Amino acid sequence: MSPDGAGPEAVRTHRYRGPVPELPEVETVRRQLEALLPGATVTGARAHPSPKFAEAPRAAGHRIDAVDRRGKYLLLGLTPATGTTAPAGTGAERELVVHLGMTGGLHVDSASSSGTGPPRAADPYERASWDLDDGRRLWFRDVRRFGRIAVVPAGDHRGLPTLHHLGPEPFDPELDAAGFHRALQGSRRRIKTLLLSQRPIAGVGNIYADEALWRAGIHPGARRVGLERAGRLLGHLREVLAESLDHGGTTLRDYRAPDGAPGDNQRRLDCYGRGGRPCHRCGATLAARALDQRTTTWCPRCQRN
DNA sequence: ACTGTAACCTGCAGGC
DNA sequence: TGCCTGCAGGTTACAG
Repeated sequence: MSPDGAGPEAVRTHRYRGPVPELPEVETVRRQLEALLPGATVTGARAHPSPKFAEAPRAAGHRIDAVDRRGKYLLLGLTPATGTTAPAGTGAERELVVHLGMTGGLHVDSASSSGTGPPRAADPYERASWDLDDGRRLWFRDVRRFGRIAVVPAGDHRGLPTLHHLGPEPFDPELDAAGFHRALQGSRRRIKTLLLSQRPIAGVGNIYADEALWRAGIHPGARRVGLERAGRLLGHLREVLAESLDHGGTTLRDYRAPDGAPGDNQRRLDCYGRGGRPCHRCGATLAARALDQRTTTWCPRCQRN
């Protein structure tokens, strides 16, 4: 660990550990699942006993009608599948909420893969699975168990505080500099910490927070940001998220090819993980330090407090 | 109501 | 070689 974060001896090499799902990755998953799941009915389910996953079986007996996303949360719309007599819109709809956490992933096994070939060894990191009426299986794998599964009445997110108080989607056309500035002004916390809270804007994680603050020239520890700088930050947040989304298709492994190439996970980053290395803009040595217990990288020259 | 802190969890890297 | 320690991350519970 570096004593002062300055000087060449403070170099910390960034070790890539695999895709941490942030908004672009979650949106990519959503698009893939949207092509696979709607219309399928959940006939059975099981889950790891941890309360983080134990609600998964409550999706059984429901048809998946939609695959939506809010921030980093996947929202699968469910309708009771018991008989066709129930009129639509009776209010019994549920929602399967999935947060991928750090290491979570959703997978769809094709019907054919379950019938032929040798039986697959049980995956020790499987946390929940749902049988579909067409023979396929949807399952959730999460090594570190930072993910979360909930089945709630549609739209009732009281049990998930962050989702309940989630800020606007980054690309919501109604979100503008003035509104973003107002949201930032409502808190005295550090701007970086505030972004990670998901309240001013949804879907921003550690990587994109550092990148956008670097581009905007805003110190991550700032507790006040003016209107103009807030507008610039919003623009840069949209930029980094959109750029990542453009590469999202190559970020994820193909579900159906478990042995497939991991794909190109390289992401061009100017700031995150580059502590001790020269700033791409001014050449100063980037600082890396824990800010509110979250690793934060910034340029002490470009990003003044 | 708000703010800050610890906990959750496990593979991996680095030090000795 | 192998054990031990610390780190990474988003969210939540809890204390002040």
